[in-house]
Amino acid sequence: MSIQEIEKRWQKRWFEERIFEAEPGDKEKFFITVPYPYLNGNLHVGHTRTFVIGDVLARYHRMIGYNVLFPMAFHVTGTPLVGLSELIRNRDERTIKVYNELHKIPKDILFDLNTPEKLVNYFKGESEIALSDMGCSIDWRRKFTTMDPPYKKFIRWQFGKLKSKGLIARGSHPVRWCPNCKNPVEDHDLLRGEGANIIDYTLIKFSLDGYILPCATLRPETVFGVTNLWVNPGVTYLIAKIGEEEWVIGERAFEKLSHTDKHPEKIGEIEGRELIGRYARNSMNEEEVIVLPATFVDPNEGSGIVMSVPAHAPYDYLALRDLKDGRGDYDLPKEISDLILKIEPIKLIDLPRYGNFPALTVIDELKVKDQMDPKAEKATKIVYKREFHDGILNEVTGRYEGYKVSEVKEIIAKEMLKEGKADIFHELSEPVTCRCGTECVVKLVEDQWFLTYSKKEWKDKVLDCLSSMKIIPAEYRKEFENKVDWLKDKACARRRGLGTRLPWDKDWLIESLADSTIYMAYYILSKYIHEGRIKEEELDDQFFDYVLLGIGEQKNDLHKEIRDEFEYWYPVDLRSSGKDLVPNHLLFFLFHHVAIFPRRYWPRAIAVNGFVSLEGEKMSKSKGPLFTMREAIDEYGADVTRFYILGNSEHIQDADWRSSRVKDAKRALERFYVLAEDIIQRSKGSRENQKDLSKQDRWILHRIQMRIKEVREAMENIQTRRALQNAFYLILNDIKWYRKRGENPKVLLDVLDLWVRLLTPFIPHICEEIWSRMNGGPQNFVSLARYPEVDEGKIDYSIEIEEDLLRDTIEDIREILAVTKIEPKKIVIYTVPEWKREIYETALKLKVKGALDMGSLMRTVIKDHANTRQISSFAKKMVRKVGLMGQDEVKILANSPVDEFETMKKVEDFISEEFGCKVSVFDAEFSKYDPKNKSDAAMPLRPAIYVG
RNA sequence: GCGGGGGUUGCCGAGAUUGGCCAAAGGCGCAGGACUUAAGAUCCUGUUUCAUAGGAAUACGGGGGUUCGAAUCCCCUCCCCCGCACCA
Repeated sequence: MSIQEIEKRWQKRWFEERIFEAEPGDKEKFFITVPYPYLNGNLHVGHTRTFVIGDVLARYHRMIGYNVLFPMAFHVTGTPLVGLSELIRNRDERTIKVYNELHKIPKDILFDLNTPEKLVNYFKGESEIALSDMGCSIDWRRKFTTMDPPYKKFIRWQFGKLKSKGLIARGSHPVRWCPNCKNPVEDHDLLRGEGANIIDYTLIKFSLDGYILPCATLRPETVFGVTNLWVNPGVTYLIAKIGEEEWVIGERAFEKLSHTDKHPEKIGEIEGRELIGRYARNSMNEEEVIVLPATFVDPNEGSGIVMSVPAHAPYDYLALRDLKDGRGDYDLPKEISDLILKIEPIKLIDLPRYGNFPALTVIDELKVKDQMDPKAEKATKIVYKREFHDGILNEVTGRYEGYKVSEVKEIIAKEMLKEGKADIFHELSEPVTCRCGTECVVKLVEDQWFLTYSKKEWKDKVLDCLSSMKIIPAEYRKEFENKVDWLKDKACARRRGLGTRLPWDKDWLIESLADSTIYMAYYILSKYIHEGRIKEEELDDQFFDYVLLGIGEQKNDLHKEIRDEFEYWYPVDLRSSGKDLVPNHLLFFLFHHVAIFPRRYWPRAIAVNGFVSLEGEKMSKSKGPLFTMREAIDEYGADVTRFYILGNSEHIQDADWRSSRVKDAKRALERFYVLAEDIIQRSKGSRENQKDLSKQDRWILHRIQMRIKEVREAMENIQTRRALQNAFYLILNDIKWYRKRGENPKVLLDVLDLWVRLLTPFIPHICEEIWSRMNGGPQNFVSLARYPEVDEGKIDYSIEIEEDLLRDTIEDIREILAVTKIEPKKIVIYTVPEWKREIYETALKLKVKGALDMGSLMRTVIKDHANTRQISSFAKKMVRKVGLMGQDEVKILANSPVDEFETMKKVEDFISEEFGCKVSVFDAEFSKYDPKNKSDAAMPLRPAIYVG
């Protein structure tokens, strides 16, 4: 029978026996969820990681005695599915190729997936099958999609709640926008400019003869040092009516502003050169500054007009110097030229070690020639950075004197904004081109609905929640806290896509991340809906209020039952997720929980895991490479896939799917299966009585206890790799050694019994198969068996130390043989003499008490010995040796006395076999044969060795 | 730029919170051996260098420091990965 057939068989039995369908009960509950997948493709091995981690945790908790709820649903809201169905309908070549070749959808089926609904249906089916085939112990009665009508009612209720709590507000916000497509653009919609940010410039208004000359700047604080304005004399500027004001701006700036709430109206034109020589008023200090020509002014950037701060801006300094030097063909009247010569930079920022005018200092350092020199750009960056971090405003800035630039910059901008002296101008940090080829702009979306995540009270509540939560791995706690701090208000409504309409404004659809924040609660309701016990019509706000919040009166017994079930399962005990969801979904998950639910229903823990790459390459749903869950199962089997992914990496590290390694994993599991079968067969034929435990028997039982301890500890920390290392490889190695030393088939069967249960959460199918063979048929499921617990009675460190003594001695002999290249004819082993043993043990006991030193050791030891010299020399060594040991080790050694001679005497034959020669063991004190006086070298746990 | 995570012996990857059980777990690869007609699988052994007695030297991105002792602590430095939003 193939692996896949075995797996199928057990999946079928699990399903038929409904063993993963969770109902409230007396047992303590454990509610674990992982994010539902977004259905715009087939599940791949990347998803597998998150799901399988979830499943392993679900199975583990089930086996340690919890009543576990592990549900699953599907996310479909938003624009991607709509877009995808359109592309398929239009037979878009690339899309067809991607979905046929990467997602492995047969073309005849694919061509038919031409509506979002059909896509949802298809992927929903495929995903459920894939997850079941992966052995996930999901309660499928609770599945749903986010476009199911009852779910939409739940979402509407949630948003009603948020609104009534004042957490939703209306406002406007800037987005990257394609004027041609008339849509916000996302990174994957772009030809270039993926990394572009929206930068908020301060637009400072200078007034000139009734016009406003706005200057865009990132350095509003330098407004106090303005000596003049720059315009490009060769450019035609527009005059735009904005509100009551008339602005002079570049053509491109006009267009940019037209996408904002400024709604500019063109009322005229003016040539740049007409502005030259005229005076504009700086409203911050009421100074009049002259307008001058400069060629570096780019009419496409900012407003097309630049304020000049030569002391702190290299371009300005250079342009001014160029003018003074008479460079540039501007034809300026003499009186203006004379004025220019009189313009002196105004220093407003003190910057140590950068002289009077930092701009000049850096210009000289970099040897920038003039305003057209490319190095001017670099100089600008240097000055900006240095002044931002270390600059302090001086008396020129009036009441801002003494503040650091970094701390006062925002404040100045805000104040100017408030006083109407400035505006905000959004600009992209780099050029952005849409896929359609159009240059993108920043659009201010108006009348948008926002979730007001920036509210301090809301954030505080989240931080409060976070502080009582378990975050795994612990390093991520800081990341979460930072992200809470960083989160701003978030637009929560969209025009396009699948989704739920805002209850109070039907023009808007609820954004698809916002509809996926507290859906874990819905799993409890969805069972009743799925079973047809409750109808969609019943799902009104009163219903949700009652079952989810306990508000109002119960309408009937069923509602009470649902409420009880909710109270039983909630809160979520663990949400396990990929690390990509930390700054969005997981954050919103917390925000919405604290907003909607009382404290006792706040989530208890979040675990974060890394991704899966493919042969070292990042996977991509849309570009490849991609390896689907289906393919993994068909090619390697579910257990192999699980085993590989869980064992490949820990926590937030990324796992790498390498087919050669996966094949190794497959071999390892086959080995396990064969070994288990062998153990079962042998135990049947064995007449050995299991009561007489040999040393080796006790050793393997002891070792298993150690492994159980490790595995349980690892699982508590969600360290699947560590758990598997112990539960699989290390136990395997122990068993190998045990068999080599002489096995008791009955004991081995007991070990197997523990071993199989230990591995069940990870590789459930193969374990069920072995389990059923051990128990003479499938009467019970190992999936429901008790997870092994540490049996303190079987822990015996002495045995372990004895076995290590043997192993270490063998190793030493090997080393000697390797160095001397002797073909051994005989090996003699001299175990430590009593008197050394005594000193050693005394040293251990003293160390436990924390009183180990030469004096105390000698005092304790010396009284009944004659040869003080020999004793003190050895005692000195022991003080050193034991002194360096850790407290844990010392305690174990002190409490686990070992009779070395007895121990070694018993393994004479074993060692003899190992080296193919005669082996004798003597007590060093009473050795009858010692040709090279080796016995003197015998030390505690390190016998002397003679090889001849 | 800001924030987070990393750089370990051929590769993957433990170890780092609590400095010494660390030449550094485990796996893979490679080499030798056993088994076998052979191959594969399996099992055993080895896998930095030097060493005719279980030892020593050199090693954990680079440099410096603390310490009797550092992969682990501190400082400086180089390099890599991820996120920075209205998108799932």
